[in-house]
Amino acid sequence: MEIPSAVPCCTPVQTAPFSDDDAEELASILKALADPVRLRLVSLIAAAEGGEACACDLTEPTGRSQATVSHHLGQLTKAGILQREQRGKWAWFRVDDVRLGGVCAALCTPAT
Amino acid sequence: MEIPSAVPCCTPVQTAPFSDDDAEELASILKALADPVRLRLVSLIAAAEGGEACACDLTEPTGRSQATVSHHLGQLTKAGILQREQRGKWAWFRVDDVRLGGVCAALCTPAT
DNA sequence: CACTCATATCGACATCTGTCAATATGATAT
DNA sequence: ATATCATATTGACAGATGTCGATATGAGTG
Repeated sequence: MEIPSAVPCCTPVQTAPFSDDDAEELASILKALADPVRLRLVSLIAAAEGGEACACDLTEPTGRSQATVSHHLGQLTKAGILQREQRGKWAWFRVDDVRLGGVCAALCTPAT
Repeated sequence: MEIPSAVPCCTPVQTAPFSDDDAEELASILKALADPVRLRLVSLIAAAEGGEACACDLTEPTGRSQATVSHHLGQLTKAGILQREQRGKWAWFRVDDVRLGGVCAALCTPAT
């Protein structure tokens, strides 16, 4: 018996061809990641102290409008990459490492 | 001195916020992956015997036209995820594991 | 309650993307 | 060269996506 170091979000790519459902599911997560602004958001949050950041601190460094940043944060949250927590009137986000790890586990050949 | 198990294609997400260039670069690779048909193509090739597949065998299982499959294979090749080799009149593809591993290394927190 | 502030939603727009039929390219065989 | 076959490119089109200004929502505060 072994402890899995990362749980793939679906059957890994090298195991067998993706089912239509797996392909659709993985693609939707990757689509959420596949945007430069969203990648910057994820990295800003991941690199922030405590691993979390307030939406109010994410508008300026991305150079986009508040509406656009909110939209992107929503996309990432909906895809399960970010977790959102309301604190007073502020929205705090952190990266879901398990979810992100699942994507990698599904995509990459495990180092044997 | 240690042997890196996977070389990130850019500064990893947890290290520091992505630069604009890194974010753009990573996003372009992820964009190539973020489509269900392309994911199926990658997995079909990865799971094929010898780890390679002929374009002629990839049209039917995806249920798309020859033109569409060719377009997708082109996208993946341009992104560096697939390597293309011409053999006679057939085009053979294999997955570039290093490239794919680089994406994962850039995205995922290494299991410490 | 009325006001303020942070965030989300809406409406509109330009651009990008997946798709296919038709056609072009390029390699082999006759 | 001519025909055939595998693959790539072109042109067109519908639908998705990133963006912003304006507005709505919802939580705190006076």
